[in-house]
Amino acid sequence: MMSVRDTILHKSYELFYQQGFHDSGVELLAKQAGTTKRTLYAHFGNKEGLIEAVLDYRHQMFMNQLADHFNRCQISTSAAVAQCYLTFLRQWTASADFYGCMFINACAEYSAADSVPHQIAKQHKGEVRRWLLQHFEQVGATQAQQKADMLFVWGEGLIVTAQTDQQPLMLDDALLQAFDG
Amino acid sequence: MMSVRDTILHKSYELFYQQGFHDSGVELLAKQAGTTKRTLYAHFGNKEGLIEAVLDYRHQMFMNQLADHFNRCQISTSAAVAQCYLTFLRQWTASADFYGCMFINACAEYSAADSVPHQIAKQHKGEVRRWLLQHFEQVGATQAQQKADMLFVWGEGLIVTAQTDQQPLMLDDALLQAFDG
DNA sequence: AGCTAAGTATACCGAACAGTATACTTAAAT
DNA sequence: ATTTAAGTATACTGTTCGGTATACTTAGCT
Repeated sequence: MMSVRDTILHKSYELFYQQGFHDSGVELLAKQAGTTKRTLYAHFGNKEGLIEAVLDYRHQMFMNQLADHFNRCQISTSAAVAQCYLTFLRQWTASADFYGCMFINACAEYSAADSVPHQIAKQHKGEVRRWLLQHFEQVGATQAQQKADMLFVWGEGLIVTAQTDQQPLMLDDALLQAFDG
Repeated sequence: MMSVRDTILHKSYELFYQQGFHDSGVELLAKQAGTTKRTLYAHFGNKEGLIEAVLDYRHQMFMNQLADHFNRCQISTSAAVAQCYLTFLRQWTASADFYGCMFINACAEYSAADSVPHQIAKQHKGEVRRWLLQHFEQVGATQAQQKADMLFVWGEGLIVTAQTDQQPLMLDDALLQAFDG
């Protein structure tokens, strides 16, 4: 059984992800979680605190899913690292409830670089990039940093393109050549 | 001298771009343009109409800037097409008043695929992609479609990464190899 | 001069917003 | 059995929102 706090967190995540942060009112957030504003404010202080908690929650979820996916892949070459990340992104971006990357969306709504959502988004992207770097290093790739950065930027492009165009791009093979060797 | 309508359009563009759509109130939009809500509504009907007009305005601006930049480049190979587009993006994303791509941001705030802002964004991205395709074809590139799509996705990644990370990535040379031949 | 069109200034409307206050319920802990 | 903590239900506050109404000004046209 989920705690009330976790229910609020999860349902708020869903609503924020689908409707954006500004467009999701606290009243609705509480109702979707089957509780009231009173309880929501008791747990998260204010809307900003809730947003912060939701972004942290999403970050944990994302990194766990990423780790699960990598555990299911046999990875011994740098091309396999790229391949694995791309299949992960493909599955995600092709799912029915895909509305882009929540952290990119957060940066769009909170453009000030020193705002909390923007900061958390930056941290998240940093961790993903570090994750890729570590896996390239683990297979003894040459120029691991450059490969990680390239794969990361390419992935960001895929995510955003999937969000705006809603049609999957079949370019992985063309890109994967860049990761041979 | 700018017409009142164009002033509203331009100032609204600036505000929407910096603060997002939901967070920019009509009262403030009018004030920034040095006019009143009455006049704003006379020209654009409602806020949605203004947003639509601003996105069209931004699209025109962007395509003009892109055309200007390409006119200043000597382009005879597919690598030169990629090079030219990347320098264009680099200049833009490195500018002080860069807050990501307005159309990507619009999709983040209006996730419903059938919403007007989302539709306009999709159209815009389609035109950019077509623009790249045409220029690859113009230099007689092999697999022009694939090259255009790759360059486009890469560009989207650069834009988003610049928005979230605020530090320029120097990966162009590594990518440009993919456009030789 | 007199009319029209466009813009200004300001007050207003109802709804929705973030956040708070009060009173009631429940279930576990001692 | 009583206390305490956590959650529910609902009403409320003050502000801001998108959008409208009224009255006034200005400039161009004939």
